[in-house]
Amino acid sequence: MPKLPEDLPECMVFLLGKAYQKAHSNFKKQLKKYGLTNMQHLVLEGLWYDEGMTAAELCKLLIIDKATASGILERMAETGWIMKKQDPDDGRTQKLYPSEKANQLKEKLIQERKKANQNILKKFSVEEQLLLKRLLRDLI
Amino acid sequence: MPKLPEDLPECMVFLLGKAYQKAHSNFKKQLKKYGLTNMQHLVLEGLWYDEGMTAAELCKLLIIDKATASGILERMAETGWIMKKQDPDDGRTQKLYPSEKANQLKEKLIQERKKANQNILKKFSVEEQLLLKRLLRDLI
DNA sequence: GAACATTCCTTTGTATACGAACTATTAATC
DNA sequence: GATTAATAGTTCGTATACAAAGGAATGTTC
Repeated sequence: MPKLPEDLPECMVFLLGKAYQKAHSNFKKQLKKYGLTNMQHLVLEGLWYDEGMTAAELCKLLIIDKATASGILERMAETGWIMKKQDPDDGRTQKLYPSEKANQLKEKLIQERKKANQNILKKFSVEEQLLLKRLLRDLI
Repeated sequence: MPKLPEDLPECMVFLLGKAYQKAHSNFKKQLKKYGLTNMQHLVLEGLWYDEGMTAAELCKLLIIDKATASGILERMAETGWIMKKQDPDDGRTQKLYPSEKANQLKEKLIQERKKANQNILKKFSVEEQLLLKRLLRDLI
């Protein structure tokens, strides 16, 4: 970390932002070979957890804005990572499914996420790892 | 925090991203009345720390991409928060200065940042606060 | 069952983010 | 001192983010 104003590291928004920025950047590099972005990877993990979710449900689960999701889901449908299917019971809703292409890479992609996790956490003791996760969770 | 796949909270990128997202969102609301974005506020804090920095130095200090900074600094110059002055010694470089308008709000804006900090940290004990800051710092 | 409210999703506009390519300028090297 | 390398910023393309407004479908209420 570069030299910072003594006060700035006391800025939690900054600390959280930069910690996220670095983690995001590393995971992004890992995912590049699949042609997936971080958010797109997260969407797949969401759909593997509960196939057939609507966009609204996915937004709630992953805490993303519906307007943001709209674009992400459109790109993922275009590039063949997910499928949108009209819900016969509700004309407003589309149910979301991971594609075959996505399912075939499922194990690999989940492994990538676990690897990213380890890379981030390996510098900490097990106690610190648990603590960090708990503290972050309490912030959400 | 909504119910999540058991595994997802084990995803540090997600945890960091959402913790940042929430902190960012709250600070954004605080800053709205000033017509400043979070990044623009951070730039001002940087310039108050070291007036006359170049964009490259600011990027290093705040860990932002030069392409990102280019747009931010342009908007801040347009809206009168900073001034860009040609460096007589180096034709490539522009030195950056906070404007009068910015300086007049300096104390208030720093107070807003401290308030945001407290809002984020108040749920933790002092020991937890210090620990969280240390752990985040180690991630950067 | 018509008027109103709510929900789902999209669209628009603005602001980050960042890789990549580009220009202009300065530095380094021989 | 001309060639090459490195640096400072900008521009372009793509991908989040999110507020606000809009359109379509469903629910509610009387």
